[in-house]
Amino acid sequence: MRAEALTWSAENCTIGRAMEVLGEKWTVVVLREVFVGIRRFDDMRVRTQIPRQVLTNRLATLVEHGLLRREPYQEPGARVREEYRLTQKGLDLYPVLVALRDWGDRYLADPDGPPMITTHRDCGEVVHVELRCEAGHELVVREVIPRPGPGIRPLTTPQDRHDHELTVAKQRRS
Amino acid sequence: MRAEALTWSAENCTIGRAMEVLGEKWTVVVLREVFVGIRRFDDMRVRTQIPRQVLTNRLATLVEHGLLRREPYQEPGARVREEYRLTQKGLDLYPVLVALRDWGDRYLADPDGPPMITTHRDCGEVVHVELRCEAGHELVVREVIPRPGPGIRPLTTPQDRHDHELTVAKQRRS
DNA sequence: AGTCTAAGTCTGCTTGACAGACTCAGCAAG
DNA sequence: CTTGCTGAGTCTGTCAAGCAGACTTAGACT
Repeated sequence: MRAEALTWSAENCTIGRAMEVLGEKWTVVVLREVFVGIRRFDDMRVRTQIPRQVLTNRLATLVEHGLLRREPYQEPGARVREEYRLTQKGLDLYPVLVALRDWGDRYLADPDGPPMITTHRDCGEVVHVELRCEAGHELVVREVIPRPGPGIRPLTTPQDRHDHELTVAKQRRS
Repeated sequence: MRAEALTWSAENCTIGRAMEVLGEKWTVVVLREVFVGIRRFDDMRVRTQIPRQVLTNRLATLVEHGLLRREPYQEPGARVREEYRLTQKGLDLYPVLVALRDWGDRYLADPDGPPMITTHRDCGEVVHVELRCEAGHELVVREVIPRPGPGIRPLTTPQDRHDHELTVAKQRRS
């Protein structure tokens, strides 16, 4: 495994790319808020204590990346304002949030338990994420093996190219 | 939904807590590396281009939070060094990584596809995460309803308490 | 004309990311 | 037995990001 993994590049890994979108502080917390139905700036700000400036930035980049969209709304007797709603791309992140919550509930919850649970609308049972293969087998980490996908690339980083030059120069000298 | 969500506190939400552990830049990328079998400082550094200082910090806090542990190893003809391995707590994050990869593969992959896929050891089929309730029904976001859990708390933030004081003072004046 | 409110900007301070140079421990070749 | 090599760091200085607190703005209402 070690030798193999060292031969391909991590630069086009989709986890890395996903984290470029989601990896800034507070981004996932903002999404959680929208998923529980909080759509307005001040509601989020009061509940999460995120600094205004940061919340402004996060909402803007989430809109920019197409996870949220701004939608006008009007409370009676107030002017038109914008609220934030999930796009399909945003909605499709739900399994990530549930996976995070499953893990958090197991390792980080208070003794009295988690503040929220999610249930199936139709049967009322608690909802989790599961690892499953396309043949329908449920499985655990140990049963998963990583394989190169169609987009695999050889490992060449700037560092590599630099090292390579050094090696070549050294061989030329000797 | 809106009115309801505004009455309880997000302060003990386990997603928020999980993001305190995972939400710093590069943390999840480091975990991905360990999951694909990269266990050593310089291997990670070369593959990911994370600055040394930052990588040192991330590894240290991951060890501190109990997701990784340091394990001594010795290459023949070299001194003893430490490598980083997943603990159970770390391994249990796998569904989060797979959920991120599923989403990233759908929305962020290059045209030639993702560089890695995961397959089931026993049947060879591709592995994904699924939302499922404990009765075994597979489901989508729209079929999930959030409910208060045992650890639910009323919404009282510093801001609230401040606002409350103001309101009380105002009523007293009038 | 003055007040209220949601959703911001603006300012200044502190923390974190980052690049590039330096360190350190032990093995090994000369 | 000094010199060099290697993996895994530490040190230093710069620049971006997070943050708190005050200010701004557009429209509705009194």
